[in-house]
Amino acid sequence: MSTTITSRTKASAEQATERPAKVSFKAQMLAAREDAIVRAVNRLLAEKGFDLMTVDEVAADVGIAKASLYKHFPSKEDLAAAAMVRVVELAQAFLAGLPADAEPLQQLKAMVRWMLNLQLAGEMPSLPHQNSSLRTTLVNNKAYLDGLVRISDQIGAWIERAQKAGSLDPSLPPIVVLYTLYARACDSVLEFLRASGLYSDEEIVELVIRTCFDGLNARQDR
Amino acid sequence: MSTTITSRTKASAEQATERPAKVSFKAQMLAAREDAIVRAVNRLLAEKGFDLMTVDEVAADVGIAKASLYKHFPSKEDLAAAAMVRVVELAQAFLAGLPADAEPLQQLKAMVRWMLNLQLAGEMPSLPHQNSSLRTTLVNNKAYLDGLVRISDQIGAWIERAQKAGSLDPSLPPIVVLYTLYARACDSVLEFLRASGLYSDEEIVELVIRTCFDGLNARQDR
DNA sequence: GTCTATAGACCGATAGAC
DNA sequence: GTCTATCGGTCTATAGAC
Repeated sequence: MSTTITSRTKASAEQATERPAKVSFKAQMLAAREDAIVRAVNRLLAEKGFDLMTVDEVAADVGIAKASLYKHFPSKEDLAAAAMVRVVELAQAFLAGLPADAEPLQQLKAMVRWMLNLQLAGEMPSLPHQNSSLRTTLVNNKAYLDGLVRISDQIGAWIERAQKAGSLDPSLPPIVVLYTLYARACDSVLEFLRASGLYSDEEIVELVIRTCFDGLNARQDR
Repeated sequence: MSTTITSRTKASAEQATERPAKVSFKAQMLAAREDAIVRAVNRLLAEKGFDLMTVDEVAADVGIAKASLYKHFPSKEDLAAAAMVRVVELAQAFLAGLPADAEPLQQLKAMVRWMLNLQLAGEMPSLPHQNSSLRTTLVNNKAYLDGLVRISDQIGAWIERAQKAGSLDPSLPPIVVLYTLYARACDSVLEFLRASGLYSDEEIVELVIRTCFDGLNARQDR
């Protein structure tokens, strides 16, 4: 009891300078731990997928108690959703950092290259497409949906500009192009090629970009 | 004892006509049930994936007791492996049925079309790439590996012929082409496009084939 | 009587939740 | 640290075909 009062008094005495710094510090600590959790979840999701990732693992990886995890996130699904929100935010930041005056086709290739590198770095979370509880959690996550819409709008604009500029096939529906690009985020050809041991990561990325945009057919216009 | 002798005598008497028919019938029943099991596993693997598929579900789907399942297959992993063997055999049968004198590029497109249709029909099993016990079970399955090698040899021969004929980009390593085609078997763009509700299954297949072989870029040679 | 398949209880381990 | 649910896998007793 007495120690509580003492410390509170001390805090009051330093209120003018340290109190705001203290709550900020406290919030920083909270945010830092939350960030550490989300990073661990992100890595584990990329490494073993949602089903094989256990909450105990996450807690052990972060170095906190499992109970502390549930103070931040109410369920395993919300953990995964937080990781997805982070990825979407990273993607937004990457897109915003691209030179605005570049060719739209180059913007698109840069975006795909970023996704492929993320996957090769083991930081692309892989979620099962069929888990319904996870789906509802994601659909109800406004931050995730909003970010996804913003990204899609940006990429969609580039696609239409590239088609008008004649660098992307204009007869392909933009939504097909968009989904084809998105699908590169979980393209299994990356792990196939890496498992073959024949190519470096950089070569793999360039090969996939090439097959994605140029296709497999021989081209007379090259 | 006496009844045993009696029945054996009776069986011996009918050996010429009924004994072979009897064991054949019994074997047929066994094979038919095994086939029903593998089909159910195949469908469930495609529908929910390995992790979310439960053995009880399989038994219920087939309409037999779980214990009877374990009379046929010693583990859940072996169930999945049996489904993969079936798919590989189906693929071999499909490849063997293709006209041998067709253009190699058309053979390849037919193969991809077959994989895409299998996926859209909900009959392409999806296994987690990370489950180690499943991997070892598959690697130790001779029927699976042999079938996969035979398929790869066949497709690889077509790829090289198509490259020599100038219908496939000869500067792409054949293994890259092979893996790019294989990866279409679990291309998430199919479910994306289907979820959009904008296209029929036939249109989706043709769109994916087109983006796969022609790429996204505009082409001057069309 | 013997063999086989079935139904369903049951066990141990594990994971999510609190 | 505990509770509960689930799942892979096993076991036993019963029924029926031959």
